[in-house]
Amino acid sequence: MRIASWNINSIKMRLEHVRNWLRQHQPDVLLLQELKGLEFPAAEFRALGYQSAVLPQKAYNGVATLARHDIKIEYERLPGDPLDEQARYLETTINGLRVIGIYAPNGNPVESDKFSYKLSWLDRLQERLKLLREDEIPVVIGGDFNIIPESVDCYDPVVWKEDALFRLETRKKWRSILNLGYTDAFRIYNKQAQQYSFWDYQAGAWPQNRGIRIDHFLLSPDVTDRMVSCTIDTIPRGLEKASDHTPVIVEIK
DNA sequence: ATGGCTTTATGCTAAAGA
Repeated sequence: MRIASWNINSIKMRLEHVRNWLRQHQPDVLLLQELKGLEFPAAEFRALGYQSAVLPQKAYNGVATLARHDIKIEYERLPGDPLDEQARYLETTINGLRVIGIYAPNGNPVESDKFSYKLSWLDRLQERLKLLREDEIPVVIGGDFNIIPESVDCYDPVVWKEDALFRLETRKKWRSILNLGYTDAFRIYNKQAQQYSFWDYQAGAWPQNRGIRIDHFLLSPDVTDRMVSCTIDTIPRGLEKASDHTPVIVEIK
């Protein structure tokens, strides 16, 4: 089973990119983040053999799950705050696997309430993932975590030191989630530096490979044992009118 | 990056992203 995740920074602007990528890679599941609008081209994906579960929001955020198999929706919001209406969390069951797509808050600037929202959102995520571990549910959670886990995951740790994506508080939340028993799929085999999933549009970040690794897959222990590979496809970042993120793909047997 | 792109919107400038 091949599961991919891609922050596409507007589905409206990137529909052709996504369609071409689906045709080329034929994943069983594709998690999308930053739809950035209420409209979603479900019919176009249906024509390629994919069903859709969509959690849209006007202008910002928005996540969707595409799958060749039936999708059972479990949660359309991250539990723990009934007042949180941002479209960032979609928990489904697909082919016997709990598949969760997320778009975690950015959190900048750190002096603002956006950073406290990010930290409390990650607290709620940890609570949810803890429950799923206690129930021994096989979990694949993927998406834009907006977390740079380690220094090796960014081009210049000094530049990122005080950023919401790399602040110690943020990385502590990441560690706490891993300590529940989840594994960073990409780092099981690949320990290389300069392995990124995002490059800023500005200042020639892409041609200079000044990127950060913030799009991740976490696997519960049983699913970790079933993992075959986890790779980042950097090709789409070099296309015309590219998203600033590129797809991550995990293969599970 | 003290913001050099890109996108969305009770739109023609502001807000958000990371």
